[in-house]
Amino acid sequence: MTIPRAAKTLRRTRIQEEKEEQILEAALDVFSANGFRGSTIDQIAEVAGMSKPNLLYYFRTKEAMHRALIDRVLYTWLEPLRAFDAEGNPEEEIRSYIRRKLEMARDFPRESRLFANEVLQGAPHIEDELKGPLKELVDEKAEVIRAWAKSGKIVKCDPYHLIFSIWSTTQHYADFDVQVRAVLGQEHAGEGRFEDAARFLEQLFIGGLRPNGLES
Amino acid sequence: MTIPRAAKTLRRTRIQEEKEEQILEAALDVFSANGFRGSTIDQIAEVAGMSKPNLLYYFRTKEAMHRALIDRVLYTWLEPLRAFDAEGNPEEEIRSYIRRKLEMARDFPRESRLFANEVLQGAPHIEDELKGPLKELVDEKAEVIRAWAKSGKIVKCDPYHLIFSIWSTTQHYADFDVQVRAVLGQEHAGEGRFEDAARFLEQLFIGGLRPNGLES
DNA sequence: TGTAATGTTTACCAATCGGTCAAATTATCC
DNA sequence: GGATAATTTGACCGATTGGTAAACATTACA
Repeated sequence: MTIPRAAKTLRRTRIQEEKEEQILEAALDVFSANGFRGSTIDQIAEVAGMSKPNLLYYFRTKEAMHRALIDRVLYTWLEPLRAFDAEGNPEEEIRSYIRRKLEMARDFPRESRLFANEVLQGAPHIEDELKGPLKELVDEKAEVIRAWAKSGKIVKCDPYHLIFSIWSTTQHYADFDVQVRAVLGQEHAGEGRFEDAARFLEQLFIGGLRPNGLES
Repeated sequence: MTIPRAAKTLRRTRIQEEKEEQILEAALDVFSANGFRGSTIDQIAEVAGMSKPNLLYYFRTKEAMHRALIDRVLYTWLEPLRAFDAEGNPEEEIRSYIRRKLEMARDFPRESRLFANEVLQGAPHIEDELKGPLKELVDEKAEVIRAWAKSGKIVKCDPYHLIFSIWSTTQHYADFDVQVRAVLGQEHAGEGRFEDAARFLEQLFIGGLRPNGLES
């Protein structure tokens, strides 16, 4: 008797691994560029170089593909925040967090846009991840920042909004890439904008959070 | 002979004004929540409370509706940046620009998401606006900021990335609203997050841009 | 090498998509 | 009030959507 879906088998064959990899790679391309509703299985099939029913042999529905993609990407995406170290030097931790997030915006813009599309449209498929794992991780790191502020290592500030501001400024270069390029024009055509951004953001955050500023 | 499309008549009737208003209001709802490709004329028709052919009587295509909506909203959306005054006090100008942008994120989140969706998906419908009017406006204001930095009124920094960082941090509260809510949790359920954000961002930018900092 | 499980494809389905058409209804103005 | 223009709608169209059924091809393994 034929088992109808590969996903149901316990042991995964070599072909399964390869094809699922291929499909998710194509799905990342399409979903990140068009959002969930704006993407079609046919598009993904074409990018993946296989027939539509063949995709649906590995993932029963469009939703299942999207879900698998989110699951695969989310952990990696939160890695920089997870690396945030309570024991480290605050200034250096923030600086390297910004740098890491900017590198991810440069090297993995599709992943950034995948989440941006999802959140922008109300996060219908990742609500649980936001309220669960994400919130817990942010709560934990916010506590670290709060302790730094309390002990005077950085200026007193709302740790949540600090994290939001680092997220937004760095991911901006992935999510709003076409706008950034359009405004900067072709004179800044190269990848130098990421280095410029890194310089500016480090200056902004390090300067803005320095405890011994001129005003509280 | 019946003129096939209302848009072609020169004088606009009262009904035309009202209905086009109704339609664009509904279109803003739907496009901002689902993006262009993810939105359907039927959805917009339902929100607008009229039949689909009736929508298409006022706007010949889905694209035409989207275009009209963008045209109507774009000017207003850029108003805060336009108000940026070269003659004013730098610190106060930046502070009030942040405040205005945050107010817009709070009061007009749909407009923010409309553009975010569009830019995120490669700006297929507003490329010209980005490279034209937007770039020119930003170029002009960047020159103002550069002058401030040169005369020592604020720290030396890349004016374009400064503008990007204000855009991203403020619009974040509209575009990524569900994420912000999820992370802050229900204990911060009210609208207080906008005031908290304003406090944090003013502190960050004013502190980060102050010229007489401890290091260059 | 045979055979059972796995993988792939062609043909197809009902639902929905953007959009049209002609007929019906309503508003405007003399 | 009647003619004429403006507005509204139900029925419909071809294309595309997500997804299925079943025949066919390939692989793994005894």
